[in-house]
Amino acid sequence: MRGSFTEKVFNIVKQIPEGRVSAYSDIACALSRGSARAVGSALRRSPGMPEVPCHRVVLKSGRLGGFSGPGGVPGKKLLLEREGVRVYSGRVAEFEQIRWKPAP
DNA sequence: AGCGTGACGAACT
DNA sequence: TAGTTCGCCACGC
Repeated sequence: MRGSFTEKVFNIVKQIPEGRVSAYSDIACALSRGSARAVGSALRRSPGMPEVPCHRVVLKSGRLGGFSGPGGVPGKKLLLEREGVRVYSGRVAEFEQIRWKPAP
């Protein structure tokens, strides 16, 4: 069993709809606890797809950030594009519009 | 029980 | 504009 913080992060990430993305800081904020960095640490240890669609979590700036899963960051980009999320120059196109925020 | 390590973010040089 | 520094905080050793 992982720490409860990590479990909560997974729980939220699972709720991100296909074709939408969220930011590390958004998740940390929704939990009223931790930090974007802590969320990153949690996702790094996540089981990955299809259990947890961790590729839908990006930097607040709209840039991809990191990815430890198969294919590394390029793999993350492919997964997003496959869902209809356009990625341009390492950035999510129209990020603010497809940005999904977790329920408080 | 303490220390080092990041899939962050913002400020600073 | 690019590279560095600092604050952040859960987790593994």
